[in-house]
Amino acid sequence: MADGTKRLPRAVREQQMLDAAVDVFSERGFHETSMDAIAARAKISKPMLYLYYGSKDELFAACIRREGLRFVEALAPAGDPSLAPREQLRCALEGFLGFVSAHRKSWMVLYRQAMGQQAFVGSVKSSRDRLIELTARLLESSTRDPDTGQDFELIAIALVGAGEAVADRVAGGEIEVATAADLLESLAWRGLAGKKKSE
Amino acid sequence: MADGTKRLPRAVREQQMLDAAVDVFSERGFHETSMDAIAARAKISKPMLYLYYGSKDELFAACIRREGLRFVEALAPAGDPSLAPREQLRCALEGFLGFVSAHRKSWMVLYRQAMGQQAFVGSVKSSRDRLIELTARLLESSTRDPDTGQDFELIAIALVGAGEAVADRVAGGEIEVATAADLLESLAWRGLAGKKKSE
DNA sequence: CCATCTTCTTACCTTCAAGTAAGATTGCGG
DNA sequence: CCGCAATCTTACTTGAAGGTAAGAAGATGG
Repeated sequence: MADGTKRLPRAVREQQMLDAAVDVFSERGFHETSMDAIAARAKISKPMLYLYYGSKDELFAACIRREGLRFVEALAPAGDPSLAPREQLRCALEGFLGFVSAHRKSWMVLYRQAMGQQAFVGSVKSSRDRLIELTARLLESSTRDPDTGQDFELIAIALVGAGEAVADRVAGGEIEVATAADLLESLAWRGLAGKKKSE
Repeated sequence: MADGTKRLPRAVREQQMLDAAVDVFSERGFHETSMDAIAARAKISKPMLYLYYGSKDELFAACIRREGLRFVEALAPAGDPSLAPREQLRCALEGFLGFVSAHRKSWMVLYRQAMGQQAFVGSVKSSRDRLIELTARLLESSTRDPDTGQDFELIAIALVGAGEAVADRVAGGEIEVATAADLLESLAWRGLAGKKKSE
């Protein structure tokens, strides 16, 4: 090791490796990132990466797992069933955007990089589908009038898409979390106000 | 040439090559696509690709240029200045979604694949920024009350994000063009109805 | 102090795809 | 018919990056 750093127990090194991997993946993308580059960033030698993670794909998958876990942890508060739907949404929005703001790299790797990888795009999409489903239910449960055949699924798709776009700007530091949350919140409630069909 | 096809003038071959390239890029992504694969698809040999386009990056760029041109052509009708803002939006939405529906591959390559490529993400983003700017102006010009300090830029970001998400579903054949256009249209006008600040 | 387990490295192999050198084939103007 | 320019191919070089073999060196327990 060129560095002065001493030998470290496996668990610790593994986290360092993931830190480095997330770093480089988020900066340069999956394909443009070589294992050598990650090893260099983590200040270790390449065979260590293979010893602990087996392959580049598995290393990337491990990144996704760790960051994904942190992500859902940030959303946990919104699951509180004692909250009204409207508060749940607000809570989820703040958790989501807060996380993205605090962990730009995680967001980049989890969503933007993973979406570009044939092998991972499926799992990202299915996570997103779950999110859309949840959103649709939330919208449905908070509109009481037995109204004009709303297609909540469709609205949820648009809303989640809007959320992702706004999240990118939040991650880029162009928009504040609170501002973004306000916008998405009002857009969600606004989108519910009865849509005319095939006008 | 394994095929019975004869020698063809350069201009024609170039289009065949682009067709093949867009095909394969849209199916497998930029990095997973080899020049050999494109050559095979176009039923020519690899050196022809290099002779006419120089490099893989330039070939991809040529795809982006051609498809991008077709894309803006599809949007041209919306530019008619005799149309009211509301009609302009409707027209743009139908042009956009209609194009995506009719040219799934173009959409995939232009947006989703290009976004994953370090070298092209910049130009995609700047195109999108222009679109956002146009949308913001459109929204601004169609709300007459000198109202509560709307941030049209912000709303436009969310709306365009929603549009992209919906476009993906349209490209996937999950949603009809008309349905999608209705949704986005109503969402746009709905989003304008005065937003409270920082509640 | 010796055995041994874990951590860690240098130096290598292998594959795959980008890119190229050199020349064959075809058809057209004169 | 002949030269020549455009079209097109086979066969190659090269480099980068994923992955591995073999073993050095430091800790720990007996």
